[in-house]
Amino acid sequence: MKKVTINSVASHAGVSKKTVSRVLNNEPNVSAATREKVLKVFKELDYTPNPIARGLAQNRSFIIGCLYDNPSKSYITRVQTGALAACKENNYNLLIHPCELRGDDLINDIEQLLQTSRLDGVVLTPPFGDFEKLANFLKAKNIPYARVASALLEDDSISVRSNDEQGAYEITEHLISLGHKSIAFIKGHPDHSATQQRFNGYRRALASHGIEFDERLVEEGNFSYHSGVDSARSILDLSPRPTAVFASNDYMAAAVLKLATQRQLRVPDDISIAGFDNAPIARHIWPGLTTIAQPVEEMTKQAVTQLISHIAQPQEQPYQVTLESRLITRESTAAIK
Amino acid sequence: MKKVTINSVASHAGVSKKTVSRVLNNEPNVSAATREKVLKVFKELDYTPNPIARGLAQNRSFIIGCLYDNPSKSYITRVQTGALAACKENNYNLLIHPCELRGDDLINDIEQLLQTSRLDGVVLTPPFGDFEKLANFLKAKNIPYARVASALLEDDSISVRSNDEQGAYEITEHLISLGHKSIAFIKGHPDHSATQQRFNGYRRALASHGIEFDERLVEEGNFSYHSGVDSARSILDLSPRPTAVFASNDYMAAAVLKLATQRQLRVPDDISIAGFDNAPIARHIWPGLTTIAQPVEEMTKQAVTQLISHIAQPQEQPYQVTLESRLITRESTAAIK
DNA sequence: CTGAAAGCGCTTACAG
DNA sequence: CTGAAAGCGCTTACAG
Repeated sequence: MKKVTINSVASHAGVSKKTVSRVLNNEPNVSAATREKVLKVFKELDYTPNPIARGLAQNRSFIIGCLYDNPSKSYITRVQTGALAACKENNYNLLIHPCELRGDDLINDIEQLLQTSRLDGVVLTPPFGDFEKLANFLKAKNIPYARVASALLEDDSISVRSNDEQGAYEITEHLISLGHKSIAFIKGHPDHSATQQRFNGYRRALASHGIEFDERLVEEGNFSYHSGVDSARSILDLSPRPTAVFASNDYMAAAVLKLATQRQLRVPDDISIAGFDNAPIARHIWPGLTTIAQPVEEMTKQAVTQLISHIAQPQEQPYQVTLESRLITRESTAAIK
Repeated sequence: MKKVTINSVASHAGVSKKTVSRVLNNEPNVSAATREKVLKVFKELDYTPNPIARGLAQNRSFIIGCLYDNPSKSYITRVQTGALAACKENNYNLLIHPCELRGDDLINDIEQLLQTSRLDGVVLTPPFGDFEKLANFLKAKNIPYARVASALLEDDSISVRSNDEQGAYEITEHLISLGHKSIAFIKGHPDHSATQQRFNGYRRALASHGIEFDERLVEEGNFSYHSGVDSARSILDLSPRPTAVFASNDYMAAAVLKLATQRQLRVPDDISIAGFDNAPIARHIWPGLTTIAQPVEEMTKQAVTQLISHIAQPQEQPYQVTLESRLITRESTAAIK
């Protein structure tokens, strides 16, 4: 089977390949008759343009790369969903690339990535948005990028985030309003800026309600279910036992719930549990988890949409967006007895 | 900043670009001295070859596309993990493309995909591996593909699967061995070949243990958590209530567990629940789900590895693989009282 | 061991 | 409205 190229089409239609190219790209300055003729040959020959040739001539690939290093699978899924939605609207495709923030290999790894596949832009999902070394590398390579859910920055890069500090404040306040004063806290992964922000929100809520901060109630997690199990063990072993636990994400909260249930504690009667993110698991378990709904898909979609339009028009000024999160109360939290 | 290309390197090093190309590709027939010199210029100029130009000349993109249409997010995650592992080993990248099996748009959608990004091959994850129309389309377009977890086929395509029928047989037999005779079954999505196979395994186990098949115990699900809730409602409303439920995947089993718990039923004392897949949720809830561990990552990895080697050497004969699954018993199933 | 020429399949810039 | 020429940055096939 002979490959059909722009040249075959041109000779079959009896026009120049530039004219074929015009039809292909819906450019003006082609007579209706010529356009018809070329379109007909497209069908006859079952012609589709070669994206690589196009890419070489235009120096574009129409591919966005998505970088992640995240222990929460559902978070990754949500990020992908948002990125894919933006790509689809703009006829872009999404290439996914998990990699490790820690270790000296990251920059080499990304260099290798850019060497195998030309990417028109890159979306940096947590924790990469906070890793300046990577941003600088991309800047040097002249690869546009957008940050999702990173800390607020003073620079002029594309960034879409939500207010983690405020969300954590609200959910802590929710627990306080239910009468809880002894509220344990499980931190997230130290490389993620959200970790510090959620912790800050927790502390601010305690402070503004006159509850003294107690370091013994704070456990170091890393957003994984497994780390939640370890933290839960320490917390449930405390004496006196806290009356509520606020975990920095839903996976860790689910781990607390499982361990508490295994230990015959009734949730929320004996202990209230709250999470963060509104991951699917928050509503797949019983009791459902009170949590903060973060618009992860929407954040990523907006970031990638802006990234793509920036690729097309680099002169436009990038802007940063902060989206709202909101409290969702389910059955895992209740008034203290 | 001037772009640095193979030509800049060639002139700086005082050699032809063909020689630069030889060094780039580790080809023989370059004197050590010349090689050194060129390598040095690579560093000086911070040169990296343009993957698109390379792709055009070689007619390759080093990108594999992953097609999916699956209600189970964790299944998608596992598929991606396996595909990424294979890609990484072979310096390939992975492009993800969710799309809808139903509807007339699928072929157009894929055509559009191939038109924007050249793909060296495509991995078809459930339910696409069973959709002949798509396979034929790809064959016509000359795009190599590999099937994951599809039905056993007589053709000579690349396919890696596991034995769903046998897995379902074993887990049903496990329930029977615990004394259960009234075992409800929740089917998966009708477009997935696994759905029929798991149902067959369930029926074969009943038959071989002399338990009469009862249609009223069978519910139609679609692998989503939500469909599991609906099916659970019907099943738990039955009178007499079955003593065990076998759901075709863990999401639906988790839904049964949640509803049962909400209704104050004790699992497994009042009712045993079994799932399929060994998804993360199976161990994130209490009681943990008895299930069949399917090597989804490994299946996909093997499929993509074979796909990539087939791309490099199309003359080699593809082969089909069936991997073992295994029963994992947790706390959600117990002997009947 | 090395290189000049042609080609991959498009688009850009220019001319008419 | 249309086209001839040059170019994108590599590799392939050939010659020496």
